[in-house]
Amino acid sequence: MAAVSIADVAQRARVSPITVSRVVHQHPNVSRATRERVQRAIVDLNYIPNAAARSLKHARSDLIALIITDIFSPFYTAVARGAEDAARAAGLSLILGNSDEDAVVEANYLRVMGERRVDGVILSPTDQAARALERNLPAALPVVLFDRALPGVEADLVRCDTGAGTLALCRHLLALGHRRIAIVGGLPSIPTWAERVAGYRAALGEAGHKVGDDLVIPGDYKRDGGVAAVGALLAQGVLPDAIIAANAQVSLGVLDELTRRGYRVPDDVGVAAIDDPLPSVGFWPRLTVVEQPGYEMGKAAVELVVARLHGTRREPQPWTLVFDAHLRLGTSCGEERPQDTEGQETGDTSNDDERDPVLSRG
Amino acid sequence: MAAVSIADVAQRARVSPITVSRVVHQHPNVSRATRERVQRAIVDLNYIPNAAARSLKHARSDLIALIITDIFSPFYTAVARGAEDAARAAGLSLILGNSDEDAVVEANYLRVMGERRVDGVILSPTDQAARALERNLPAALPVVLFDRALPGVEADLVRCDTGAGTLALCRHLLALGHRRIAIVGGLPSIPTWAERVAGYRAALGEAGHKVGDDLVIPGDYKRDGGVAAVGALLAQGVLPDAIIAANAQVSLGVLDELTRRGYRVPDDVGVAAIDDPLPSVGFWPRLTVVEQPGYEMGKAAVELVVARLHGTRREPQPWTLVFDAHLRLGTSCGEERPQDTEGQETGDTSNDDERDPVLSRG
DNA sequence: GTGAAAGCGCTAACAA
DNA sequence: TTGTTAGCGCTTTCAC
Repeated sequence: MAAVSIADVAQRARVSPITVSRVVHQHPNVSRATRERVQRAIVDLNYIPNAAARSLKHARSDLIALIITDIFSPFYTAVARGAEDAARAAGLSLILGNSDEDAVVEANYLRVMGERRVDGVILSPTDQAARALERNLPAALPVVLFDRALPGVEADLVRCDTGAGTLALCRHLLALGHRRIAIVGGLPSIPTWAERVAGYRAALGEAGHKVGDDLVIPGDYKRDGGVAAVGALLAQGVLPDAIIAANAQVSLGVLDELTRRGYRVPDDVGVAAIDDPLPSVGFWPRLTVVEQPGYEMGKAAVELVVARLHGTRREPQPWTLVFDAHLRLGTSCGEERPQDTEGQETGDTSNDDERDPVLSRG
Repeated sequence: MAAVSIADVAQRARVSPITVSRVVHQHPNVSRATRERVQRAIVDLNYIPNAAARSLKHARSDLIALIITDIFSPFYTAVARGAEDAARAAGLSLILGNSDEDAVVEANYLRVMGERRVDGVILSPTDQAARALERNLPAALPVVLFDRALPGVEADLVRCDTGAGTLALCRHLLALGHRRIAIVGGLPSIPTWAERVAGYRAALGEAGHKVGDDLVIPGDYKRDGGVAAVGALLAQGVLPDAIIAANAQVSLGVLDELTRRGYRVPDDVGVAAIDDPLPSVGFWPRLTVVEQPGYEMGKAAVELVVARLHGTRREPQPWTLVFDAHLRLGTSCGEERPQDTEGQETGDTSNDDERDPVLSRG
C-alpha cells in the first residue's frame, strides 16, 4: 500500500503536518530550508496528496459531471471534447455519464454525481429529469441543461437553434425543386424535435405548400428510427423528394435502409441531416447538414458552471445561451443540378461575423 | 447550503449516526421502526451521502480513469462507450482525460487521477508515459495500458492486432491489382505504427514486391498528416495505386486532400483506412477499413481493472488481451471492378466464431 | 516562520 | 438492536 500521508512526510521532514501542507500549496510563509527538507521528504516517500480528504475539508470536489444521452453521437463527441478542454483549463475534471435516453439510468447518475458532490452538472435531460434533479442533487448545485430546456426547472441552458437551421434547410430543399419533403426520426418527448418540425412547417407554409402529417415521422433519435421511417414512407406508396433526418444517427439509418432497398441518393431521393455524422468531404454524397457547434457548446456549458462557481454572487435568474446552427451544403439533395447551384454557396443561417451565441437572461 | 450530514439525520431521527449509516447501507440489523424513522428523516432533510467522506474512510473512490489520446477519434468514442457501460455495470464512475498525444497533459492527468485515488487507470500512453506513471500513481494501483505497450512497464494491456489486419488489407489490395501501395500517417514513436507497417511490408514481401521507403510516410495520427502525405506522394511524381491511412483521422485528411486536388476515389487512387471513421454504408465510396472492436476493447479494459480489484489475490504477472481486427470491404479501393469481386465477400482476418480476444499471461 | 488543536462526514471495531 | 470511540487525511483557526 502506498498509503503515504501528510503525517508521514511531516515526520520524515521533522515538521508538523501543516507545514507540509503549506509547502504543497506553495504558501509563502515557509523558510527556504524547511521547504527544501519537506520537498525532499515528499519525493523520497512518493507522497501523493489525497483529494478525497481535501474535498471533505473544502466541500468542493473539482469535478464536473457531464451526463449526455448518447456518447456515440458525433455531436456529443464534440461536446465532450469542448467540455473537457474547458474543464482542464479551469482545473476541473470531467466525470462522464451516458444516459442513453433512459430516465432510470439518468436518475442513477444524478444520484451518484450528487453523492460525489460534483461542483456542477451538465445534463442533456430526458423528459423525466425534473424530479430526478430535485431529488438527487444538493439544491445549490449549478446545473446547466444542455440541448433541451426542461419545463418547470429554472436552470441555465445551452442550446442550439436548430429550428431556424431546419427552416433554412427546407428553404434550400424547396429552392432545389423538392416538394414532397419528409422529416423523420426525432423523439417527440424532447423539445428539439418539436422545434425542428416547427421550422419545417414554417418553411413549407411560407412556400404555400400544405404539410401532410404523414411526412412527419417521429422516432427515437437512433439509427433504427431512420430505418423504420424509410419503411413507413415506402408503405405510403411514394418515395418523397427528400428526407430530413432528425440527427446524425437517424441519417445513417435512413441512408443504410435506402441503400439496402436499392434506392440511390440523391438520384432517387435527397437526404439531409440535422447534426452532422462526420466531416464527409471526399465521400459521395456529401451530406447536406444543419450543423451544431458542439465543441463550442460543450466549452460554453463548462464555462457557465465555472462562472456560477466563481461568481461573487450567484445570480438567481437562469442564463440561456443559444447558438446558431449552420447549414452546410453537400451533394446529398441533388445540389449539383446546374440550375440550382448558383447563389447557393453560402447557406448559413447566420452571418459569419456574429457567431457568438445569444445570451438571454430571465 | 445543502450541507446535510449524517449527524443531522441522526439527530432528527433520534438515533446515532451509525444507525443512519446502517439504514443507508441496508444493513439487516436495524429494527423496522427505527429504519422507517430514519428513512423519513432522510427524505425530510433531503440527505445525500458524501462520497468524499466515504472514500476517505474506505480508501476507495469507485472511480476509474480513462485517459486517451484522442477523444475525437471514432475508435476512442467506441472505447469510451464500452468502458462506460462496463463501469456502470460494476458500480464505478468514469473520469475522463484527453491527452491529445501530449506527454505533459498526460502527466498532469495522471497526477490528478493519482490524487483522486482512482481505483484504476486505463491509459493509451504516449511514449513518455513510463516515468509519469511511476511518479504520479500509487504503486499498487491497477493500470491497464490501452492500444500500446510501454517498454519497461509491466502492466496489463488491451490491444488489437492491427498488424495482421494490415497484412490482410494489403493482400486484398494486391488481389485487386494494386501494386504501388502507400501507407501513411502513423506516429513513429508509437508501436502501433511499426506494427501496421510491418504487416504492410510482410504482405508486399510475400507477393514478391519490393517495398520502397518512399511509400511509407509517417505522420502524427491526425488529419493534417493525411493531407501532408498526399502532398508528399504527389511530389514524387506518380500517384500510388492505393493509399492506406493509418487511422480514421488520417483517412479524412487523405480523402479531403485528394478531392481538393481533383482526384477521384477509387477511380484515380484507392483509399483504405485502419480504424473506421464511421459506419459509411450509404456513402460512396464506402471506405474499405481494418476495423478495431473499440467497444469490446473498452469494456474489456474496465473489466480487467475490476478483476484486479476484486481478485482474491492480485496476480503479479500482467495480462495481455489481444483482439482481432476485422477487414471490412467497401468500395473505396475499386472493389466493384467485376473481375475482382467474386469470392471477396468475407475478408475477415479471423473466423467469426472465435471473436474472443487472445489472453496471454506472463 | 512554525505548530497544536479541532473538525470536515463517514464507518470499522468494539461495547452494551 | 443500538451506541461509543476513534480515525481516515487534510486544512482552518489561533497561538507562539
